[in-house]
Amino acid sequence: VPDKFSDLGRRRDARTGRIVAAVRAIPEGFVRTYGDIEPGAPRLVGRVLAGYDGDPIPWHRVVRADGSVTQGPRQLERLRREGVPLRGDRVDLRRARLPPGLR
DNA sequence: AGCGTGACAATTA
DNA sequence: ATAATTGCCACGC
Repeated sequence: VPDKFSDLGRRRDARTGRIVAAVRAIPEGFVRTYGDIEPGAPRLVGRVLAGYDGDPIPWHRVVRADGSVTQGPRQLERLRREGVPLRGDRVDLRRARLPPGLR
């Protein structure tokens, strides 16, 4: 009988923890994509960030796989301020994207 | 259980 | 380069 420590529950928490940690680890001036952070469940990353209320993390360094951003001008401005290379309204992933495998 | 929705993505045309 | 399609995980009604 599954209780609150069921495999499913633990797995979800572990994933959430990984995601937050991964985002926090993105250095200034660089970005990672939703898919790079959690392959197979990119939407979960957005979900976690949307509902995250803990210590501040650099959420603006997470962008879509094509370099476009999800949070509009606010996010673009934050990225610009820390020197992330942009091409129009998108991040130049060839220069700013961290190696995908990195954990 | 079924369906819609969302800070996504790879494939195909 | 844009658009439609399909797949994905988790929620909420």
